[in-house]
Amino acid sequence: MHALAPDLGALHRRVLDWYAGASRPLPWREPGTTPYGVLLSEVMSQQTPVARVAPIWREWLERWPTPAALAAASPGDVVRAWGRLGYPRRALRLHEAAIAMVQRHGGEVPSTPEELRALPGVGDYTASAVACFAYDAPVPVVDTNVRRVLVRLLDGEAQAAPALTRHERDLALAALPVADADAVTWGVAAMELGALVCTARTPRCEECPVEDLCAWRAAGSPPYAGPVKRTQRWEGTDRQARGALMAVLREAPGPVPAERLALAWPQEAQRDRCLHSLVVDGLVEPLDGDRYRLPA
DNA sequence: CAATCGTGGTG
DNA sequence: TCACCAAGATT
Repeated sequence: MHALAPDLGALHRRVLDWYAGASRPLPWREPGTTPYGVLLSEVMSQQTPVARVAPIWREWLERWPTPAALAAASPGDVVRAWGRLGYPRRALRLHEAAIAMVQRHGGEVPSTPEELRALPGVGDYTASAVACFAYDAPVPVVDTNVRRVLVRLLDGEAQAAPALTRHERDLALAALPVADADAVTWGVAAMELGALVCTARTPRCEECPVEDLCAWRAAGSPPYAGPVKRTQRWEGTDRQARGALMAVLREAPGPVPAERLALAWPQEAQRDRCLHSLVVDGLVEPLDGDRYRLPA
């Protein structure tokens, strides 16, 4: 697994102590946050920086304070409230998850990783994060930050693999503190260390509470040697086109004529293809008279 | 497994 | 400036 057997106890203690003093005051970390609030924050934070999430998270909780309230909203209102967080299918899935929670869980957010994992838009990471953060389950929480931290600290690698590997999963399980109370905080603490100190580019090793225990530092901070992940291009892609179309539909109070969408994305073939895929996704509703709107 | 799916900030 | 990146999930 790893060549050295570091003093995990010391590592845990120092990272947990560091977290106690250095963690950001994110709104969903405030006492009194419901499991539903935690779930919202996790889904919104999938691939979106937390700084942009915070204001939308507050608005959503105020407007739809419970799964039942969210379930009763129209998908279009939900997508519009999602605003510019990106990947709007997440908003739709959150809405579907709310309906599922009403139907299957009495309007409550389920507490086990298995039940959570069965909700739309909830994968392995989000399921364990909600179980851990909202219900104090001592389970490994493995996001991109944690993977990077563990791989540097224990493997001496500069970066994690392009996608979660079996090895990294094993590493996370092996690195979980034995005491439940520590294990529950370990997830956020390791995530926070990755977000603030052990960052992807230009890590702040001078500020790291476990620099002297880090295998990557001990090896002289060697550069990443593994496979490089493809950088996705953006200009002219369907994603850009869909984004442009969705922006128009979000900002319009009602149905939008096709000519208006043509202004937002002039290339006809691509526009039609993207409009179709948005309809298939349930993000757009076609109407009579060649008009479109967010789903009612 | 690899491609797809938004958006905006930043080194 | 612009490639890279940010609490992933789904197919």
